[in-house]
Amino acid sequence: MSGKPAQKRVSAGVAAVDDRSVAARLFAILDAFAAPAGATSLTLTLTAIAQRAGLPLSTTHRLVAEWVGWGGLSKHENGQYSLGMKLWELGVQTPTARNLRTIALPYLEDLYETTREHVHLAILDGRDALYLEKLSGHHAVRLISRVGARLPLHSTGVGLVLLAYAPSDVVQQYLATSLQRFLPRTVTEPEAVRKRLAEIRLLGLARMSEEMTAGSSSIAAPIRDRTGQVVAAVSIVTRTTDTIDAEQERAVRVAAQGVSRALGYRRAQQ
Amino acid sequence: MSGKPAQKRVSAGVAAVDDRSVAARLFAILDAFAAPAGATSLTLTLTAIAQRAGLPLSTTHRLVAEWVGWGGLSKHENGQYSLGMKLWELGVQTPTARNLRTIALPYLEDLYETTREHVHLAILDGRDALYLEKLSGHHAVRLISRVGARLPLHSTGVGLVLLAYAPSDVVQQYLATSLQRFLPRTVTEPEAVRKRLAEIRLLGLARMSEEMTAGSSSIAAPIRDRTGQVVAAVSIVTRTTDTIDAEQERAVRVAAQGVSRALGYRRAQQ
DNA sequence: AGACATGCTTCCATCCAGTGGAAGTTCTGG
DNA sequence: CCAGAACTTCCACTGGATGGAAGCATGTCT
Repeated sequence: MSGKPAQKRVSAGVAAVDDRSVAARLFAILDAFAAPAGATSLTLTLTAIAQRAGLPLSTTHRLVAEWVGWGGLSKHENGQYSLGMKLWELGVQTPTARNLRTIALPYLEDLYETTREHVHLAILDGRDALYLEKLSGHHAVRLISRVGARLPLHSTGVGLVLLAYAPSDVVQQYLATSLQRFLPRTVTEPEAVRKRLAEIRLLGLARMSEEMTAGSSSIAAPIRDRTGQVVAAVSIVTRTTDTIDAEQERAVRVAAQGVSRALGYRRAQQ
Repeated sequence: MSGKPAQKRVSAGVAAVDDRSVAARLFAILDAFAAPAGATSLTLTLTAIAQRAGLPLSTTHRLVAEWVGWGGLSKHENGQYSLGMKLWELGVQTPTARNLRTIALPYLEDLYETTREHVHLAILDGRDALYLEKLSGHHAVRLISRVGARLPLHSTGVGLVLLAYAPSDVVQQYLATSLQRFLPRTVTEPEAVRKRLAEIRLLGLARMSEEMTAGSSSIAAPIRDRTGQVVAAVSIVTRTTDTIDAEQERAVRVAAQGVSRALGYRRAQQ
């Protein structure tokens, strides 16, 4: 998630001592496996883990053995390591992910059936849109999104929706840093983004076109919980066309409302 | 996954000392969150974690703080803890789960659309069927299965298929222990199970009826990889009827074959 | 309100578990 | 067959982890 801040404390200007607790070292080892971008999941050799985690080989060896013993990592025949099934098992039990997914999935399936397009479900996590679920058919457009991916808020449909309904200090902070331009049409100018957010709030829907991936557009809508707060966003990603497809927009709205209702939301107005 | 083997070493017959390494203690804390059965995901207080992990409160406090700092656990307003988003993020990157799921999902969706029944995808892990994916509509039968669940091999459709194609020593070991009877129709007698496994291998399909959950039946088929080995199983779970639905069986077969082909399997015979 | 109980957080002297350099072992490939 | 890289094991040293105890913060009973 970050560079390599291998915390070293230089004592008396001679040797550099590693400050990290045992726990931090164990975590650093897992972090070594965090897939960088839209990349395929990693398998690493012991040495590679040691380098990425900034740990001596022997220490790595011992700690990796602990992970393997527990099931957090698994060792393959060829001597490479990868994330283990135990992590998956615990991971899917994470309440936010599990509850939202379980409730939303039937509606996402409906949306997929009626539109035959990529369907995304994402939440706001830190400064990113975190993709909880993704459904796609056999022949859909190639996308960088995948379950577990983190994508920017200003260049994705779900991201903009999440930002539109986020607390103002989050918006403030997000727009304070310079936003990356992925394609010519990516909107990166803070004031322009703010204007868009207002439109999205007004319309209850976001339309994006050619801002992250060439040739694809998206339509996204907010999901609210019992308290009316926006907790997630659904979207479909389609091949770009010049016309606005009212039918698709309706389908996305229906899906978002369905999930919201299932979460206990009873619309106040609108 | 197990009881509570809080490894204590009694030295000189006086105090009991905890043998576990720091890593083992950290893992014990996460294991405290492993959902017991088909239960809803847990949130625990510090004290509860300490008890379940068999650790002193102050130690638990410190180690839990480490987990929270990393994101493996998260602390709620009410002071309760639950599994954190980071675990989910890493968990979904686990190669087996990720690759299989990505490839299989479109076919599972097709299967769901044609049958409108619960669709399951499971792999063999240890002595259990581990459920990787589950699709269900709005009004499907209530089931205990869920993503990440572990269910017995002898009483579920996917389980029986996985067992049918498992190495003989796995079958041997599995049948060596006494099999739990969930309902009157659950087959628990080793020789009867063996006979069933042979039938499944012959037919390339398993039919189960009222053996795990009252009122529900299932049809399951094997998924093979490039090497021809069975690596997973798909199933649909339906309300029990007296007639064999050839259409449904065909749909399950088609789905299983579709995934197998996508995994690189080119059928040798059959 | 007061008192008791329960649960969480902080502190710190003790000591043993974790550390990592180095030596030994296995694997690779020229 | 040997060099070199990658992995595994060993073990003396030491500083980080430990956990009992005391201090806080809530909740709830009379």
